[in-house]
Amino acid sequence: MEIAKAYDPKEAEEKNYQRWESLGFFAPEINGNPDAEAFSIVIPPPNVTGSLHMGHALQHTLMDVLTRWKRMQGYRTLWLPGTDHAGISVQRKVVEQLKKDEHKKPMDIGREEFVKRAWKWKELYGNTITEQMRREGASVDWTRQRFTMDESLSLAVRNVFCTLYDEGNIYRGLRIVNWCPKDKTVLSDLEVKEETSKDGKLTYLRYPVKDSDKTITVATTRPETMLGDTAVAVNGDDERYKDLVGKMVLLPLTNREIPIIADAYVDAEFGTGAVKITPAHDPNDYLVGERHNLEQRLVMNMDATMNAAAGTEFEGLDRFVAREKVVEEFEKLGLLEKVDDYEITLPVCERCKTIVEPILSEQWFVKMDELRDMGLELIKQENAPHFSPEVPHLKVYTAWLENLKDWTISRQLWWGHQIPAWYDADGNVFVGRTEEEAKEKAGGRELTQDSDVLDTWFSSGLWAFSTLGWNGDVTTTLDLETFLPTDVLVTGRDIMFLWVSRMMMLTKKFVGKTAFKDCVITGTVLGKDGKPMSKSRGNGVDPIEMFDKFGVDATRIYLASIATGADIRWNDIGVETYRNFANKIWNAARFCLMYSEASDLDWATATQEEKDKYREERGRLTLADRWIDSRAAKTAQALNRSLENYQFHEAVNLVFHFFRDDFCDWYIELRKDEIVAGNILASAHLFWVLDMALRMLHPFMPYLTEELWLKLPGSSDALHNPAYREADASIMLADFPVGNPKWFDDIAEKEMESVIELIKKVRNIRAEINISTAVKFTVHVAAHEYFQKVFAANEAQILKLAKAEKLVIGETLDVPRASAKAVTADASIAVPLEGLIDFDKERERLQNQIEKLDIELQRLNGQLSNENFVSKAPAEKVEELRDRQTEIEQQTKTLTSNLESLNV
RNA sequence: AGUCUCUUAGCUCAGUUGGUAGAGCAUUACCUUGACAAGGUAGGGGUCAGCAGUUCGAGUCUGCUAGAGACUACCA
Repeated sequence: MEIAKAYDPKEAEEKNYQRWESLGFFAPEINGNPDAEAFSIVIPPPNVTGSLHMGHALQHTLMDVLTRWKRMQGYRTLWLPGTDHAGISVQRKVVEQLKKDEHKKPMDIGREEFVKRAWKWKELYGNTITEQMRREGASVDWTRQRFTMDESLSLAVRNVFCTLYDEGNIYRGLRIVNWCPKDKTVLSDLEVKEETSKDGKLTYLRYPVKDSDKTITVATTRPETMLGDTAVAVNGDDERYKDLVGKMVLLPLTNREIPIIADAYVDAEFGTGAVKITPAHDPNDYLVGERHNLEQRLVMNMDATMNAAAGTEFEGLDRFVAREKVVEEFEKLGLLEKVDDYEITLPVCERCKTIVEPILSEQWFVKMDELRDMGLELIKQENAPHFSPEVPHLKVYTAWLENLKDWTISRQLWWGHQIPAWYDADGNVFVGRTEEEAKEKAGGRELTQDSDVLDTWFSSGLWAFSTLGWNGDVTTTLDLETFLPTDVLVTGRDIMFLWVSRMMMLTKKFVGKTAFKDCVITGTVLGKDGKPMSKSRGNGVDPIEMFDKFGVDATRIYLASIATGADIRWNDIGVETYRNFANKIWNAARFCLMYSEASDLDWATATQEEKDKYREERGRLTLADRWIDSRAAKTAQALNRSLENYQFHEAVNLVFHFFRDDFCDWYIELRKDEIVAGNILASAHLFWVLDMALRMLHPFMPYLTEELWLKLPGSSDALHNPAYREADASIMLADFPVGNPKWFDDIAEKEMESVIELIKKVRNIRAEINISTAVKFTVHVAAHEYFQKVFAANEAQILKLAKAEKLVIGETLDVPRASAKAVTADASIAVPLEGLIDFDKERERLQNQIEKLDIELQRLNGQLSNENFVSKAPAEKVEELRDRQTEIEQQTKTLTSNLESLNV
C-alpha cells in the first residue's frame, strides 16, 4: 500500500471525529461488558460565552488522554460535557446587543422578554466552544451534554436552595457587600480582584470638636464617604485622644453631630490615630458600628452616585466627582490638613475592572459552617480530593476552607436561576420550590418573587451530581450509581475555591459522596513574554490557529508534555517538534505499509491468540525482535504507571523516545533489508510493534493513530478490548498495551545494547576521522567468546549500519599500526585505515578518550578509597562502583596500549 | 504583612525514597544511504542563583541571602 508522503492533519481530523461520534464510541454504552468498572470525568463547564483558549486546550487534552486511555483499557468510560450559563457574561452580551441593535435598555423590554433574548443568544452563539471541542478530538459523550439552566439542573438548584434555607443555612440579611456599579450587582469575595494604583491619595480632614476649639484629623482614601460618617474612632489607650472620647464632632458639610468613640480596631500608630467611621460603606466600619450601635447612613445610590442623604449639594454626583468636591469644600473651610500621594490597592470587578464599592445592602447568603466542616473532614479524613500536584494545593485548599466566610449568592441580574423566594405585601419571605408552594406557605396571599438570581457558581457547585440526574425530586439514577464519585477533576488554580471546593462540599452534603477522588490542577500557559495570556496584553495564542498550523495531534501531545501543574511559556517550536514527530510516525508507518502485501496472508487473518502464539515461538525471533518487544513492554508498563500518577509529561517522553529512538532509529533500520526483501515474518513483526506503538500513542494523538491503524493489515475489531467486540474497528477501542512482563528480555537488551554500542563507535570513528561513507572498511572486533557470538549473529546488521564491508571477530585484535581504535563495554574495535589516518590526530583522539575515562576513574577511586563510603554506603552501590571501576580500568588499559602501538 | 513556589545547557523546560546532570530547539561537522531534509549520523555546550550546614556523598534535605512569581489577608 502506498500512502501520502506527508501527514495531512486536516483530512484525518474531519473524517475521524465524525465517524467516532456517529458510531457512538464516546458514550459509555459502547462498552458491552456488564461487569466493566466505571471511569468518569465531568468537564469544568466552560462559559457559553466562551471560546476555546489555551487553558481549555490544555485541560481538555489531559481529560481526553485519561478518558481514551481508560476506555481502551475496557472501563465503562464517561466524560461528560456541558456549559455554564455564565450569568454576568451573558447578561452583558445581551445588553450590548440590545443597545446596538435597538438602542434599548433592558428595562425598556422587561424581564421576561430579556430572558427570552438571552436564551436566543445562547442558542445562536452558545455552541462555539462545543464545536471547538469537537475539533480538539475530545471524546466526550455528547448525548449527555448538560447546561446549568437545563430544566432538571434548575430544579436541583431550587431544591438545594430550599433545603439549605429550611435548615437555616441560607439567610437573607443586610451586610456590607462588594458592589459593582457598572454591572449593578453584588459580587462574592472571590469575584473581586485587586489592582494596585500609584495615583492614590490619602486625604487628611479636620473635624471640629464640639464645644472646643480643637479639631480631630482623620485620614481617608475615599473622602466622599465622610458624608456618611456616623462616628470618629480612636484607640482607647491612645493618650492623645483620651480626653476627647465621648465628645461630639461637628461633621462638616452635613450639619450633623457624631460621637468620638474608643475602639480597639483603631491602630494608634497608623495615620493620625483617628478613624472616620462609615458603617454603611466599609466592612470594618460596619463592625465598629455594630459594636457601638451607630447609625448606618447610606449616602450612595447603586450606580455609585451620591444620594439624597449625602445632602442636596452632592446628590446625583458620581462618587469620584463628589470626592473632589468634598476636598474642595474642606479646603474652603480651612479644614483640609493635607493630601498625600499614596499607593493603594483597589478592589475591582473581576470581569469589568470597575472599582468595587463596599456598600450596605440586603442580600442572600449561604452560611458556610456546616459545609466547611464537611469539606474539611473530606480533605483531612479521606484526603479527598487528592491533589496533583499535592504541593502547594493541599495546603492552600485546606487553609482556605479553614478561614471560609459566608457566601453571597444573590446577584442583581435577570439571566440565571431566579431565587425561589417570594414576598407578601408586608415583606414577609416565603421560600418554596415553586410559586404554588410558596403561596401555600403564605396562606394564599398575593406574592411577588425575589427579583435576584443566584450566583452562577451556585449551580456549578452541583455539577458533579446534577449532571448525572439528581435534581432533588429524583435522587437515584443509574448514572449516579455508576459514575459518582467521579474519578478525577482536571482544572486550573483560578477556580479551586470558586468551584472545586464548593462542588466537594455540596456533593457531600446532598448525595453523601465525594464529588471526585483526584483533582489535577494544571499550570497556566503563559504568553511568549512570560505573562498570563490576555486580550489586553495581546500575548494570547489561539489554539485553533495552532491546530491549523501544526495539527490537533501535535498541539495535544505538546500540551501533554508540560509537567503537571507547572506554568509554561508558550513556544511554537515545541509544537513544531511534535508536528515533526507526527510526520515521523506517518512516514514510519508509510514504510511499513509499503511492504504490507507480503505479510497480508500471514497476518491479516490471524487472531490475537494466533499472534500471541507466534510471539511465544521465541526461536523465530531475531535479537532485534526480542529487543524491541522488551523495550515496547517496558515502555508500556512505565507509560501506564505514569498516567496512573497523572505524570503526563513522563508518559509523552516515554512514547516519544520509544517510537523515534528504539523503533525508527534502530528497529526499522536493523530489519530493513529483510523487510524490503519480502520476508513475511520480518514484516509481520514490524506490524506487530507498530500496532502496539500506535495504541500507546492514541490517547495523545487520536487522529493520526486512527488514520494509520485502520490501514494496518490485520487491524480489526479482533484487536479491540473484549468490552468492545461488537463495535466497528477503531484504535480508540483497541486494547491498551499493558506491558506484559513475559516479554521483558534483559538478555536481549544487553546483547542489543552491545551491538548498538559497537555500531556507534564505528560510526564515531568514521565521523571523527572524517572518512567518506563511500569508503568501505573492515571492522575488527575483539571480545569475549559470548559477545563474539552475538556480533557474529548480527554481522549483517553491523555491516549495514556501520557501513563496513567486512567484520573480523576474534579473541584479540590483529591489525596493522595504521588503525583507528576504540573500546566499548564489551569489545575493543579497530578499523585499519592505511593511508587515511593521521597518526598525530589519532593519538589525540585516543588521548581524549582516555582523559574522559580518567576523570570518571579518579572520582570513582576517590569514593572507593574513602573508608566512610565503603563502610556506610549500601553494599550494592559499592559493588556497582567497583564494577564500573574495573570496566574503566580495562578500557583505559586497552586504549593505552592502542596508543602505544601507534608509537612503535 | 503572611503562606508558598521557582532560579538547571544559548532558549524553553524535565530531573521522588540523596549515589556518574537530561530532553527538545538552537549550534558544529558530515550525509540527496529507497519511510521521513518536517530527515539521518557523529559532536560541542552546565561551579544545577549565591553562601553555610547535615551526610561517606547534595541539583535533590536544612538555614540564610539575592532575584522572579503565585495566592491569601489588610491597607483609616
